[in-house]
Amino acid sequence: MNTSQEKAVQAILHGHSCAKRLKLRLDHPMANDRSVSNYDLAKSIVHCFSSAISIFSDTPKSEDGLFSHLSSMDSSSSPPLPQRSHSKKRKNNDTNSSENWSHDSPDPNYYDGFLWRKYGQKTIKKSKHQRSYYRCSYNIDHACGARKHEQKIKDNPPVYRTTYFGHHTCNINQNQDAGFTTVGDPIDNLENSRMIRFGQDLDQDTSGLSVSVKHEEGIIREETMDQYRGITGNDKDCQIEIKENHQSSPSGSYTPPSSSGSEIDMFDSDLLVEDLDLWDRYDLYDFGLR
DNA sequence: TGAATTTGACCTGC
DNA sequence: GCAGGTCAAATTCA
Repeated sequence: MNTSQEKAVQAILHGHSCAKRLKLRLDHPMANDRSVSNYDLAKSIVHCFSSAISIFSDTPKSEDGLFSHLSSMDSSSSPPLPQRSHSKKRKNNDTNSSENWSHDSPDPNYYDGFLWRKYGQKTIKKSKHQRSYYRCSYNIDHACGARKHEQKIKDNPPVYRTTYFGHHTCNINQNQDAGFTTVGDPIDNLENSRMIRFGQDLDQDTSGLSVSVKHEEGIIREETMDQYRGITGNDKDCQIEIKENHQSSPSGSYTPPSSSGSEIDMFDSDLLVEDLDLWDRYDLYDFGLR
């Protein structure tokens, strides 16, 4: 890897790989591959694209940061994030600590699934944009020490960097208004699988997807069949095509990108997502990652 | 009227 | 002493 653009391309390709894997998960909800949760895959997709945005915005992240959480994603032995003290004291190199996690988004109102209360705003000397300080809204009620900083780092296109500190101990389901529920801490998710629950009255689903999602997925698959029929006029070919796509990665097994191999090798050409409209539909799930 | 945000002051690390 | 992080009173909003 020599140039930042190549890094960006790698990030995009890896994001695409994760998106494909997520799609396979949705096509095969009963597959045995549960080494990585669907939420982690969705988060990886967002993170990869955020990394690419950062690079293209001339605000490169460290090479370690680009895929660091992806490499840890498959490891269930990662230690939990230590909780930050509530002291007013600034910790040495706090903002660069590996305990922190940052996310770049073109949307300043990026919804991460938690409720935050703004407690401060500062002009940062080396930046022309002010930095906003937030803490978890349940900071007092549940002694939750999670905090985040948000700062505009690029004007055109606008890019906002949100840096998270500490982790949530409130365990409050705050996503109900968004139509789904997350359990736990997004940051913890980098190391641990996470449950995603759509709707308020649904029981937990050990596959990580609820019945309603499966139902939607069925609709989408059916629509895909219809679209394919519209193009080929052949229902049988449609089924064969979809079946072949599934067989190309029968176990849904996932191979993280290696530094030595070509990223392009990771992709099965027949698995490329050609129907962008279909993926726009998947965006309806949102996952609370925007 | 209570909750959320703003903003100047204060505190601490470097 | 400076810069960044937090506090808390004042202000705004629903």
